[in-house]
Amino acid sequence: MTLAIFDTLARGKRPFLPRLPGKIGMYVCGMTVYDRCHLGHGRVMVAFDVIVRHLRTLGFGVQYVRNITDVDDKIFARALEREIPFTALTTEMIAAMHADERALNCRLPDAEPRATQHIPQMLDLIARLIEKGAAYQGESGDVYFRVSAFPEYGKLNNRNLEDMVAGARVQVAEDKEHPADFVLWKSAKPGEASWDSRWGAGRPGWHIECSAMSMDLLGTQFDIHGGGPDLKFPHHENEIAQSEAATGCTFANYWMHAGPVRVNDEKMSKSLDNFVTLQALFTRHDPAVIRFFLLQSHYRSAISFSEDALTQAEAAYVRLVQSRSDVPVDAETDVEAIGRYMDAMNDDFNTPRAIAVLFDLAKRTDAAAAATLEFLGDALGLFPKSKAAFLADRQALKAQLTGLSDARIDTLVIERSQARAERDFARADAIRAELTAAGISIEDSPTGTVWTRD
RNA sequence: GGCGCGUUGGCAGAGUGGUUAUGCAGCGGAUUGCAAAUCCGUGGACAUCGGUUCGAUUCCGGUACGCGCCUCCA
Repeated sequence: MTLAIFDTLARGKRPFLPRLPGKIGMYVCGMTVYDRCHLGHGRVMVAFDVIVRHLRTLGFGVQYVRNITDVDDKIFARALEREIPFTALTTEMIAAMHADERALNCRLPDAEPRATQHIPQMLDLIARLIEKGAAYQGESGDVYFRVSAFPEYGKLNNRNLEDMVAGARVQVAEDKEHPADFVLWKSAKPGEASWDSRWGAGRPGWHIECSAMSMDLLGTQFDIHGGGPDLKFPHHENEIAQSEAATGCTFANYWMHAGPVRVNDEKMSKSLDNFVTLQALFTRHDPAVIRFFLLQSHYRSAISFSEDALTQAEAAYVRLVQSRSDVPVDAETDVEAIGRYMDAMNDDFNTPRAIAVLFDLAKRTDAAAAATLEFLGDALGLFPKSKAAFLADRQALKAQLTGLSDARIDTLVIERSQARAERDFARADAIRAELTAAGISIEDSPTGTVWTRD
């Protein structure tokens, strides 16, 4: 079976054909770095990480580019609020983002172009658009893209300009020719960072950076363009418009969008202020659990976030890890299982089906299954640590969340062992109940009693 | 108002025109002083109403409910 990818523009799955044999150029819209990443950002990171991993497993050479938006109103506002230079803020947030990403076991992109470092490319692109009559400077000094110059405007979102105007939620700037025209270059405001240009000092609009940087790094046409669900409109629609208006050729061949993370049936988002940062999540759950939780759903479907859902995912993940071998396995992998895994992943990166294969392997006890489980778990990036390391880390994490100290638990466990030796089972069970109430499980084995935090 | 999406067993979540997804939880058994873990076994589902079909959860249409985008947001 060959790879099929759901293309937002085609509104369906299409067989994947790279522009050049064996090579893939892929661009994903990244973060605006003014705050910590939340679970929604994590989902996009993990989704595209798995996608890139699988493309590489298939043998493609992938050039994975993800931008960093480091000029933006929200960045300026936050920097002002914290009374630090905006570059200090962005430096801090980029470091935090990378830390979150490494924790989630995502490989960093091959390139992370920053808006502030590609101003000349953006200005070039704007100049080309003006030459072609697809952009103009308004009275305010802002330069706008002329939506009417691109007849296909709306094709990604299946919309037309008339409907959008009827929607009447488009903010109207006085000097726009059409309400849907969008800013390419904003004239400078006093006190804010700006760059010189032939249209006056200013800074780039949001959309232009992605067109300029993707074309700069991947060429005027490339294979895959991805991003979060809320980028479909207007961001990606505008990218298509300005890119294709400038070059006259198709911009990206496949458009991929991750689904939203929901909280109480609403999208997790900054504006609704219902987000959970990855950082906060990591204090309660191993990042591998978060990754597993995310991958349990298909990348395009909505995920409902709740502590309960996470707890359930954790139980499943722990069981999967528990079934791993303690020692490296040296055995042939199972061709049939790998075949099923590949079929699942080739069908638009169906990770839930792929994970089902892992559980089928976890059930088996033969060496081939063990070897295959390791192989496929790694392919999905689900096993960043050894079994022992994961279980130990998990205990350490839980230790911070329970009230009883290790020493106190040890004392109780020893007391219970003595009671058992004296066949005082009532006393033994009372201690067990006390520990259970505190979230501690104890297991009696031939070699002694061990306790773990649930 | 415009453009889309979803509705699967207690929960999470795939998939299929007629045959077990998978996981968590539950139940029964083995095991255990009792447990835990493990192993074995097991019940349970396709929102609703019509249509197409020999047969539909799976295709088509209507209805209900939920969600997303149309404004910054991954």
